[in-house]
Amino acid sequence: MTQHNGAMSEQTGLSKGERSRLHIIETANRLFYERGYQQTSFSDIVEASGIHRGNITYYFKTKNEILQAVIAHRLESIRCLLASWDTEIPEPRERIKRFAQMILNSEEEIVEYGCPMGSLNTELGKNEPELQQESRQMFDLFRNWLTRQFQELGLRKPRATQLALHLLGRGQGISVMAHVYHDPTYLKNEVLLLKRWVDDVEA
Amino acid sequence: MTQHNGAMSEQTGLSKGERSRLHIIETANRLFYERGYQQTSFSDIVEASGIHRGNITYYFKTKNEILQAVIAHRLESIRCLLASWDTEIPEPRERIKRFAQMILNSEEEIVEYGCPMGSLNTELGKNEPELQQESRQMFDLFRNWLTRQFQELGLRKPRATQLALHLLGRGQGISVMAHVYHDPTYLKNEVLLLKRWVDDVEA
DNA sequence: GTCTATAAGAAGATAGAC
DNA sequence: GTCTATCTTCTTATAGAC
Repeated sequence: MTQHNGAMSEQTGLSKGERSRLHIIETANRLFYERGYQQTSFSDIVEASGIHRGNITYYFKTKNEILQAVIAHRLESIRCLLASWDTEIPEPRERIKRFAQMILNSEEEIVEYGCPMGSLNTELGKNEPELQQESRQMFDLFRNWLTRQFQELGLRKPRATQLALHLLGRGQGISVMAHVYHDPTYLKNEVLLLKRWVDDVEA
Repeated sequence: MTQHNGAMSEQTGLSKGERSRLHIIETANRLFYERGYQQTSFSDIVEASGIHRGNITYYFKTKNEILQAVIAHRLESIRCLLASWDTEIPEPRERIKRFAQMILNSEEEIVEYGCPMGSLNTELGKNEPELQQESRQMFDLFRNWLTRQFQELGLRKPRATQLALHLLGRGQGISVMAHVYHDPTYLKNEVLLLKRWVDDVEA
C-alpha cells in the first residue's frame, strides 16, 4: 500500500500534524523544566505554544499523556547524545569525562532550574509513582551507558555499576547545590573535582 | 504588666492556642515533605490535622504563611540538632562524620521522599524565588556549621567553605539517587564512602 | 486538523456566627 | 479560639462547530 503524504515538509520530513505534535511536546518540555510539571497548567501550554486548547487535546487527551510524550522525547534525545559520544570519543575514560563536561555545558540552566532529570523525578516521586518510574528511565540510560564505559576500563560489572551510580549521584548533588545557591563557581569547581575523580579511577 | 495564661498546659508549657498553632505546623511540615508544597492543598491540612478550616485561617492567613512557619520550625530544629552535636561530640572530624551519619539515620524517609531540604528547595526554586530564599537558610545553617568544623580541623575559611559545600552536595546527590532508585543499599554504600572522604581530609 | 465554548470540580481565600 | 458556609478563580476535561 502506497502512503500519501502530500502535505509533508521537504525540510523536516514531518507532516503538518507531526509538526504540531512535536511543537506541543517541545513547548511542554521547556515549561515542565522551568516551572515544574504540577505548576504548568494546560492553559500555560496553550499560551506558550500558540496552539489552541482543542487542538492540543486532539493530540493528547490529558496532561498526563503530554508528560509521557515529553519523557519519551527526552529518552530519545539522551539515546542520540550517548550514541554520538560513542561515535566521536574513542577512549572510555574520555567518554566518562564527557558526561561531567555535559554538566558544565548546561551550567546556566542548571543554576537557574536544577537538573531536568533530577528535578522532574524528585517532583514525581512525591505523588505519582507510575510517572516517576517512567522518568527514571532517563537515569537508566546514563547508568547503563556509564556502566559499560567503566567495564571497558576493565572493571567487573557490579563495580562498574557502583561507579556509574556514584558518578550520577555526584552530578545530581552538584546540580542541586548549584541551583540552591545559584552558584556557577561552585558548579565549575565541582565538575573539575569530578573529572579528577574519573582520572583516578583505577582500571 | 502581668501576663495571665490560665489555660497553659503544665506538661508542655504551651497555651491552647500555641498547641493548635504547633499542631498545624507539624501536620503541614509532614505533608509538604511527603506530597510536596504545591501538591498539598489547604483542605489536606484541614483533614490531616483535624483542625477546621476557619481555625487554621485564624493562625495563618494564607498557605504561603504556613510554609514560612514550617520553614522557621525546621530552622529551629536544625539549630537544636547542631547545638547538640557541638555539645556531645568533642572532635570536629567526628562531628562532620555525624552529619554523614544523619543521612544514614534518615535512610527510610530519604528513599521514599528524598531529602526534606533538597526536595523543598528544588520545588520552590522553579517558581517561588522568595520562598526558595527562605528555604535556603536551612542549607546555610549546615554550611556554616560544617565550615566551622573544617576550620577547627585547621583549614582556612575559603577552603573550609569549599569542603562544606562539597559535603552538602554529596549528601544531596546521595539523597536524590537513593530516592530515584528507592535503593537503601546504594545509600549505605555512599555514606560509607563519604565518611572515608571525611577521614581523608587533610588537616 | 483546527478551533470556541463550556461543563464540573478543586483550589485558595474570606465572612461572620458561635 | 473555634467553626460553617460561601465567593471567586483556576484547573482539567469534554462537546461539538468548522
